[in-house]
Amino acid sequence: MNLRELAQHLGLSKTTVSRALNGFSEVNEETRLRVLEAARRFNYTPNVSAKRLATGESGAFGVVLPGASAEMADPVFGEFLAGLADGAGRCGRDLYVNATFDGEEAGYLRLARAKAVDVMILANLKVEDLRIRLLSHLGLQTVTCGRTAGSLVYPHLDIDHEDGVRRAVDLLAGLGHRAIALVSGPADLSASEQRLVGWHGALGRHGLASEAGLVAAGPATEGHGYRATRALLASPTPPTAFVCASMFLASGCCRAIADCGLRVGSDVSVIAHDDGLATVRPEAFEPALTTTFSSIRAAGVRIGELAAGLVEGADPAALSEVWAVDLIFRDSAQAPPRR
Amino acid sequence: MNLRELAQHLGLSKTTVSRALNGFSEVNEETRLRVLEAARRFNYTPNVSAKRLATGESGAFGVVLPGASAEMADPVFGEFLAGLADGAGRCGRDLYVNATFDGEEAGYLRLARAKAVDVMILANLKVEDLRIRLLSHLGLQTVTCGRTAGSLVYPHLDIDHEDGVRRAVDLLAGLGHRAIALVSGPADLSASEQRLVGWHGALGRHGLASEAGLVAAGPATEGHGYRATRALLASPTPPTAFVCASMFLASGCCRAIADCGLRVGSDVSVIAHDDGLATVRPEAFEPALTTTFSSIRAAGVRIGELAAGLVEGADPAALSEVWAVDLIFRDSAQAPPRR
DNA sequence: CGTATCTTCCAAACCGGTTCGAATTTATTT
DNA sequence: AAATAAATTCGAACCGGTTTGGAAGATACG
Repeated sequence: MNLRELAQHLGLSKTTVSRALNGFSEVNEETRLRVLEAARRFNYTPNVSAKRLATGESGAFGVVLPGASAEMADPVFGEFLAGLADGAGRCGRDLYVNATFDGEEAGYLRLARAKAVDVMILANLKVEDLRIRLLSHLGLQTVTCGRTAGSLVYPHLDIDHEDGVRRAVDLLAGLGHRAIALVSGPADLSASEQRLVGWHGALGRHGLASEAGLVAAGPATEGHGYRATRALLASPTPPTAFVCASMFLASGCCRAIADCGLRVGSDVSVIAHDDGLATVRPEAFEPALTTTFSSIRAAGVRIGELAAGLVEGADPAALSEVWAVDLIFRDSAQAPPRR
Repeated sequence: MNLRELAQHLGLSKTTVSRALNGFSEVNEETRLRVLEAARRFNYTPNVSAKRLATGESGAFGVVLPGASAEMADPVFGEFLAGLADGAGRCGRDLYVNATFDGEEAGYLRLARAKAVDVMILANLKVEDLRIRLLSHLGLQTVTCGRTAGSLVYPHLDIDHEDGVRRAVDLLAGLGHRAIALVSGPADLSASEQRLVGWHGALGRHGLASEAGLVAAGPATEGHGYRATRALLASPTPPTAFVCASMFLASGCCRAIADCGLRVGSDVSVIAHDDGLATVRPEAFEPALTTTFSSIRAAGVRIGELAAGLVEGADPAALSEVWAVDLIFRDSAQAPPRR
């Protein structure tokens, strides 16, 4: 059932039917009801391809996965995507996911030139993220999850990583810890840089050392968390507390602590950032993990809404948000043992 | 730059240019080269919306995420999706992801009626999966990740869960274990049912008991793995070996074993199914986990290719695959302690 | 009653591709 | 040399919507 057939059934023109369905004012209310009723009865849904061609809008938001890299292997990214799809769905849009095997850049070029999406979504921002420049050069509107320090303005949503780490360090320092390590994600990520800034600042304010030796950046995996923690604990003056950038890092961190014959909480404190994944809950740790919390899924939902706003002509400059994180106190953060 | 402009530049008709680009035989080779060269020079990429409208093909595969449920919260599903996007990309297709908040069924209806996708992809098949019927009723081609026991034929790719569990049990029984528990995912999943069948069969062949009390189905999370294992270990005759359906379940399982003052491997054996997620590696466990392995990402890639084949007219009946799993022996499976 | 203003509807053009049927040119056969 | 076949190319229709520019009829106003 297409528009022409529907119009014929009703004895109306395509124009009138189209307008009735899209809520234009110049159509008789009685006619409109008749049209809506018929559309429902015949299960009429406009062909998206035709609609897109006519309007120039694609009705979808784009996500490009770098083919080689295992970005989606990252469960946090997967969860973000779920939220994004959800948020987009609520605004009547869909997600257009492209995985390019000939380079991420090629993916953006293709989607832009083919006019396949209205807005591009970028996540996992790098400290120096070339993609932003590329997209603005291609004239493609963009919303990012995360933000860079540069002067470029673009719609984004980020969480306050810096403040999260700062508050975690404040808590640990208040408990009496003097050597607080940072087990972080990839160093080239903007979020990692922000954490580092928060860590440096907070330690400085407490008059504590913040040597580079206390920071271990690497992939956000259990394995890296384990190896980094083992290495840090093996130093002559091992840290008594660890701040981890993700639950997976924290998982490895706790395993390393146990392997060294120490107990999380009473011997070594751990605070992790929790993105709210269902598979790895802080309460499931023994002892339960103290966390900084912010739902990555909710962030995805919101970004979908922001992107929809952008399409509908909202002011891009007024479309950014930075979310505060919650510090949730549990048993893995305690005063360091006296000696 | 669109087709008409490109044709004008070349002094050719739209028809010829279109045909040259799409590899039709009835265009002079010299002309074709001229066209291809010009297309490259002007960065011409066909407008996808127009192409879709004209061909009736959408060039995309559909995935519907149940809005309320947290399916993508499942990292395994995320990884599958990454592979799927990859495989689709290699065949020149994209993924169209729809998250419906008014029910999963509505999502399928919408995508089908709007002709938004060429093939629908279904994952996490249920024992009785109504979606297959719905989609075949809607006339939408479908490829599934997983298969049901019923008589319906549809293109699918599945891994041999039954054989995986069977081989795991064989190994454990061979080592001398007499009480082998199964820590499984949601009971309504077809994969869980297959595992159960494999477990029952293998135990029976070894003359061992397979009471319902030795099976714990539930969400595939660390938490369920932990609770289930604790409960099983607390029984009067605790199992000496656990077969886990996922790495997350195994993670909780190992934690529970440690919490009971036992050691994985020497006291209690554990075998898990590994989908190949980068964040949770079996080597990272202490001791390293014995696993049945099959890359869910590779499965996603292949399903993308199968779906492309379906669009190109391959015989649906000949488009199914069941992959064998690898049994990878590591230290978590050992002979039970003598007593 | 003639004219201006609304309201309501429509025919036709357009979005940017694909494809059918026919026309033109070139090669082959008789 | 005429007839036939093959190789190229093109004009026009089509996919299914949206949108522009009127047109017809109803209502209001002077």
